[in-house]
Amino acid sequence: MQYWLFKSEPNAWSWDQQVAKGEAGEEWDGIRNYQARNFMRTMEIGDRGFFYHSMKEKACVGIIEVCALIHPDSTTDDPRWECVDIKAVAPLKTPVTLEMVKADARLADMVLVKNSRLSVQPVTPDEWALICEMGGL
DNA sequence: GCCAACGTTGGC
DNA sequence: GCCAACGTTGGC
Repeated sequence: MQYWLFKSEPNAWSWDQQVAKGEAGEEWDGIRNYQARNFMRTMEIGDRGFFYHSMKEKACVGIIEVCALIHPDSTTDDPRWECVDIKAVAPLKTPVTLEMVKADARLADMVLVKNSRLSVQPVTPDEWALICEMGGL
């Protein structure tokens, strides 16, 4: 069981849209980055991740679960690009902002801080527990 | 809206 | 195989 962070610009795909998909979940499509794709290849059913809103909001807003293994990205014919499906599990009671993450020395090594451009990234169990706590879960 | 950081592309 | 040019992302 691994933990992840999925980043999305709310204008393109928001937490509310993800929640609206319910149990069926939705493809995490549109990833055009090898590093991000390679992480998705290692994901397993039941892995959990934070749903992060980039740009204006810059905060983790909810928790998702991987509900389909890596498969071709239906939004392109290019066989290089694949994706998993994720479904919303629960919102964070309090969104955990990038500011809060940066303010906590224990989270200074998060990929979110070190490589802000990576749209799918791993989260350590310690980071996971801390952010859940900060988020009121 | 700007710009730094990063990844990808393509010419050599 | 290197590296310059370019495009994109995302924080500020």
